Amino acid sequence: MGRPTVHDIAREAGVSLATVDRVLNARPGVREQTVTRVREAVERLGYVRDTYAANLARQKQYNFAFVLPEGPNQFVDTFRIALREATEAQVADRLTARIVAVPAHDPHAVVRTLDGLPLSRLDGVAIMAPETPQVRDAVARLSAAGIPVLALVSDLPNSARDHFVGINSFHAGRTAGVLMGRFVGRGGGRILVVTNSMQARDSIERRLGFDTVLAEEFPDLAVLPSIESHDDPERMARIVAEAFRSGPDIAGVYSMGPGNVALLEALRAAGRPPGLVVVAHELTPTTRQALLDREIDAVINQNVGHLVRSALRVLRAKCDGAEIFEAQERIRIDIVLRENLP
Amino acid sequence: MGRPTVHDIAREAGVSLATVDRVLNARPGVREQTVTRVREAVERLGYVRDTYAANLARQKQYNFAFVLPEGPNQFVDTFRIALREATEAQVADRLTARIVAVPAHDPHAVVRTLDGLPLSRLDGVAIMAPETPQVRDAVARLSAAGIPVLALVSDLPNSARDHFVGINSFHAGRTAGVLMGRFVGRGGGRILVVTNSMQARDSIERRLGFDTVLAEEFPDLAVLPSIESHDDPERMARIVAEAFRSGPDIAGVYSMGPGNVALLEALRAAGRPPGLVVVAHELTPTTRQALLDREIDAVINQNVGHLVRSALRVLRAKCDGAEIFEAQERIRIDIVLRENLP
DNA sequence: CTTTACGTGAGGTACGCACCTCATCTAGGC
DNA sequence: GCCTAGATGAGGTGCGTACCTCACGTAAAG
Repeated sequence: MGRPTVHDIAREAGVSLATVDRVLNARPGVREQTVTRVREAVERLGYVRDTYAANLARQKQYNFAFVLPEGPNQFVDTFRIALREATEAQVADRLTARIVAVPAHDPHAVVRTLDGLPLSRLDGVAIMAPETPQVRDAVARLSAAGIPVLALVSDLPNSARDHFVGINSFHAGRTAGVLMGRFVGRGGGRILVVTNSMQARDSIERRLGFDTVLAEEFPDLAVLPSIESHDDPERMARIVAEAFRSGPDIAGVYSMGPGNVALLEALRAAGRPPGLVVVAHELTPTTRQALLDREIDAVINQNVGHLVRSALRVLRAKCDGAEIFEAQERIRIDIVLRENLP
Repeated sequence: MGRPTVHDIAREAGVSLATVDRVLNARPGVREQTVTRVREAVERLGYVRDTYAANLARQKQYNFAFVLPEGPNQFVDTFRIALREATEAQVADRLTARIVAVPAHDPHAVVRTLDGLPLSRLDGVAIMAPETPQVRDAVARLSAAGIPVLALVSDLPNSARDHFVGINSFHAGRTAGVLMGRFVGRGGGRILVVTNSMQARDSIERRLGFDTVLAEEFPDLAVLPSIESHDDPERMARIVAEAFRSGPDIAGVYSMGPGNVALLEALRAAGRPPGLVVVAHELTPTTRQALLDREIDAVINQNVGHLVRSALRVLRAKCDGAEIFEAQERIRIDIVLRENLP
């Protein structure tokens, strides 16, 4: 005899199919005592709802929207590709995901986009954008409309988001710090920290984690103030060149944000000292090649495949009011070296 | 209008439902030309088989067996737990996985177990055991019976296994080597290598990768011959103590196999020199605690959750004759430090 | 010309569940 | 004891697919 079905539950509990259905789908009109009887029957027989049959009958379609930053960003690009792949693989599971590109640095544009989403044909939204008061309000409106909202990669801790999918930036910074410290080794020196912009919450938290570890465990390394490239390769080149001119004791470079193409160019131009340790974030075609060429020593990564699958699973669970297995949804902080490149 | 169904395909292609069904399920009795017409209609309408409906109608049950080593082994224990969790979560998807414990070091016992599997009620087997000629033959018999066979964690390269789920041991060894080299830093010294048994293919390959990297990039480190504990804590204690007595310049310990509890005990007993670098494999309760206590500096890990899910996905795909997305199934070599403990 | 094999159509059933309607039963308030 | 609301039963339909049977062609082989 195979798995128990609703019929078996009905027989076991001594009630009709309709009542079992009311209990299983939390519909009203059943006495507390009867509910208990059915629940016990479910327990006893080990009934598990057949998702195939349920989804078929329910005619459920999951329509999600992913709001992603537009513009040149290799990390976002790889994420977008992973998302497309994942959704193509899941058409069969009645899932669609629209990608909405938005100039993420323009809060008003983000808000316009969020407010312009077709609420009636939408079951969930994932947002990758910095948190601003305007964005916070727009998220609140979505949430009030009963649409699950997910913060992606960069958390929106003060917004009405239902969940955050991404890594803890502070710990990512700590991980970068410990690699930097141990790779540089004894001897000390100064550490250059570059990023796109220190406006981004991620950069601030990474920096904090990085500094904490170095202060605790590698006191003979001096971390320089963060320098911001603002997406400008020339600015990056100038800054890096200046830093190397200022003294011979630069032992490492920590790149907290995007813009590794520009950084690598700048390092080449400035004449990279031997033994310099470079730690960066996010595995992209550029950082991958740089690992192979030994221009970058370690990359702190969050696996885009995991991000995508976790985001889809969580959105789905939120739609179904189902539980979320936190353990499975925790995105790990990957350390990628030349030797364990995937 | 929603997704196209088989009915839409039939209308579009100008054939009956039965013919569409024959084409979609690769049943005989359809002219080449008609097949093409149907295929084109599928293309044109973008038809995708609804897995919910299909699985419901097919009444498919996936019954898998996992043959795992018995005996005290924290890695296998965590794997077992992960497998139970995963299968519990997938009862709804008509999947069951039996765990069969077997004394893995006894080839005859493994063979008896494999030959004793109930072929008629079995859709796939995953095996975690060393390859021997006897095992190879038993795998061949399973495969001949039309049952997909998976090698788990430790590959069976010369057997008729359909797939391998696990990490590349050579690269895992290289990764351990590069961490050891960089963490020890300038100054050199000797590296102690311990394992349970050098009979296991994994140990041999890890050692090979480890040695390669050290020879290439850290020539001032001398790697000692592998010492085998054979599951005996006292032997481990004796060996470690001897090694430390033999000279003061032991800079690191590389633990290639299980038995980290014994190793840590032995290190404590032998009086661990400050600055000693310890690299081990597999994240277990023991190694996790040791990372927190700074008794281990780095752990090379293969995520058991991934192993389990990948194994189930691959077995399923093999059953359905479906394609396997290699990219998703590649298990990564995780580097776990104190700072990025999951 | 008949036989045979094959291609195709028509139609049905089953899968397990969600969701709906309508009838019936029960208890409690008046 | 009657009325009403709420609890429950009985039964049906549809979801999209798999798989089955039977009948009816048509064309090639004999």
